[in-house]
Order: sequence, then structure tokens, then C-alpha cells
Amino acid sequence: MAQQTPVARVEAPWREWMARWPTPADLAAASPGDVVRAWGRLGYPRRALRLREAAVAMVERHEGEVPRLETDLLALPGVGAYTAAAVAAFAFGDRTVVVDTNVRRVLARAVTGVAQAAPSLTAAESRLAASVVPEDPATSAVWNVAIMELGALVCQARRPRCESCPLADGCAWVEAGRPAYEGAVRRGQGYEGTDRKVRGDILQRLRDAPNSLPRQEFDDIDPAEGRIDRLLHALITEGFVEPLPNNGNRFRLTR
DNA sequence: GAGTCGTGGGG
DNA sequence: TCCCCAAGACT
Repeated sequence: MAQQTPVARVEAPWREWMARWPTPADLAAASPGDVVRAWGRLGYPRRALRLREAAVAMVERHEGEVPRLETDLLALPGVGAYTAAAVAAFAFGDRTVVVDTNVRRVLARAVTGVAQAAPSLTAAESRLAASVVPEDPATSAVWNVAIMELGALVCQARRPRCESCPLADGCAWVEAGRPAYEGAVRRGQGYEGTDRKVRGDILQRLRDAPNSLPRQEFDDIDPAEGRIDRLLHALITEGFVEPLPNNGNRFRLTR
């Protein structure tokens, strides 16, 4: 849930989710529509589908348990390098190299001396991150938590709190006078008028509908000819939506 | 490797 | 108001 979504916004939906589906087997038994509804407006709803698929995989391949090995975690749907390392470290205390946006920013500043990390993770960053994780497993687990929290709470993107930072002494960025970022500009995401916005609007209506909706219910979402149908069918292909078996003009979240 | 994929809040 | 950014993953 926290992939690309602020942790503070995740907490409430996460608690409800865990109360409803405490184990992988519980989640695996839910329908795609149920999990997409419970996901609500957290964003990137395909994460909800993948989380459910991961639960299915855990039941099938890991006796309903969350696997401990990073390689097994990586093989789960929706689990990439960051999440696999994070689960192995935070849940099991193993020595992994956790590199998320917070860790990247802390290392960019404290070690490399620049205001922010590159737009996407580079090989050099991965090497740097690996080189600073302590060898001892127990110590490394604490390290991973600490550097990530430091980035989230102190070494923040918009407002670095260098006054209260334990690394301020010896921070390369502070020593350089906190120079502004001069690198490739992250391309603006943009949202209004994009496919993502329209997809989001379609899904929101389907989440809010207790049962199914006729195709015309989406007409006012976007004026472009054919766009609604194109995106609606993409959502069907991706497993979010299904047409009613006996009426192809009505749609609902997948049951 | 660049594009795509949601949504909301803080500066 | 607008813009940036948020515990990334996948194609």
C-alpha cells in the first residue's frame, strides 16, 4: 500500500484491510472487486489486484505464509526489489539492502553531497547503498529501519530538518553549503486530462456502485470519442472490470 | 530505459 | 493556485 503513497494516508485503510483479511488465505479468497473497493482511493489500484494475487501465490507456493527469502518474495506479484528487501529486513530481521526513495535521498545528500537523487535508481546508487549496510544481520536490520526513517522524518525532500539531524556533522551536502539540485529534471507527472484520470474516474464510479452500471453511466467522464470504451476494455483486460454475463452493456467490478 | 499507472496533501 | 512528491512495479 505504501508503494508511492504517503504512509500517513495508508494507515487507516491498512487497519481496516488487515482486520478484514488477516491472513494470505483470507485475502486469496476475496474477489478482485472486493479488494478494489477496500483499496478505495489509495491510488494505483492495480496494486490491490497484485496484492490479492500475491496472497494466492503464498497459499499455492508457501503454505499460506509470507516467504522469508528475498528471491521468493521477488517472485510474488507486485513485489519488486524494494518490497522484497523491506519485508526480509523488517519482518524477518535479515540482512538486505533496502533502497526506497527515502534511503536514496539520505545517501544522495549525506554521502554524495547533492540535494536529491537521480530520477530513477542507478547502478551507482545501488552499489553505494549496499556498501553502507552493516555486515551483522541484527545491526543491518536496525540500519535499514533507521536510514529510511531518517529520510522520512528528518531528511525530507521539501524541508530538510538539518538542525535536528544526527548526520549533520559530516553530511556532504551540508558541508557543500546545501547546493540546489542540478540534474535531470523529473518530468512532471500531469494528471488532468490523462488516461489515468479517466481510468480513475471510471473505477471510482464502479467502486461506488453496489452492483453494476450501464455503459451510459460513464458518458460524461470524458468527451473524447472512443476513449471511455478503450479504457473500459483495458480495465476488463487487466481484471478490474467485467461485463455482466447476460448483458454486455452493463459493467461491474470483477467478482 | 523510458512510459505508464492514482490520488491527495503540504509548501 | 500550482507544483512537487509520496516505503515502486512492470512493460
